[in-house]
Amino acid sequence: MNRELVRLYPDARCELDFTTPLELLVATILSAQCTDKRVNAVTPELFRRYRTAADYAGAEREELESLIRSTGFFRSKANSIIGLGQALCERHGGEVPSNLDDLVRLPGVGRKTANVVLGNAFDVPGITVDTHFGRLARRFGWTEATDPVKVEDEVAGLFPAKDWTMLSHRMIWHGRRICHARRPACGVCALAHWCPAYGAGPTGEDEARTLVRNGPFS
DNA sequence: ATCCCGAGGG
DNA sequence: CCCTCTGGAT
Repeated sequence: MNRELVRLYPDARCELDFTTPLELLVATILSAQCTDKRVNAVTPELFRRYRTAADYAGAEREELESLIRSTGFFRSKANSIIGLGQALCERHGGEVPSNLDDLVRLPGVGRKTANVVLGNAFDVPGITVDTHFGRLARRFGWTEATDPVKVEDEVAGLFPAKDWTMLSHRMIWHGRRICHARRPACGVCALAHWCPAYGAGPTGEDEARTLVRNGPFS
């Protein structure tokens, strides 16, 4: 199955623009409920003004908010980013830590964000279970769990660690483009012939029930 | 109107 | 577990 996804999306990758772990961390925080394209529209100016963790720690709130405003949730994101800068300076000498435990303790950094940074800035294999990954993993029959950590653990047992990061990208691409939450485009899905959720009865999951109710096409 | 690659807080 | 934070695309 991974083979099918590789064939489908050979060049899947992180679509956020960044050059350093700190930039990726900030971009990923900004990407919540926001397209990567919009994040990439604000980060050039943002990264020009704020280059180090100390820069974020000492940021003037109003200015930071205005720079990131169009990514949505700008007040809470600005809060997170300032707190992030402070925490990085206080606990990690201004550097971005490269392990999950330290990353997750940072303000505004949940497990999903932490895994994105590990996989894309540090080449540490990580399964990024966001809303897409979880939904597709359940439709594919890889897990029945809804808890992202359980999904992560169960899927980790199915694939070698070297594949985790790219698998995450491909799952997320497919989820965004084809295997939507509400009306999955099964009619144009190259995986439909293989997919347990295609044309199958209820699987006990909301999205699958919606699929069955609406029919696999359109 | 409704949805979207989350995280924190009550 | 549910709520909130927010803007932009469709």
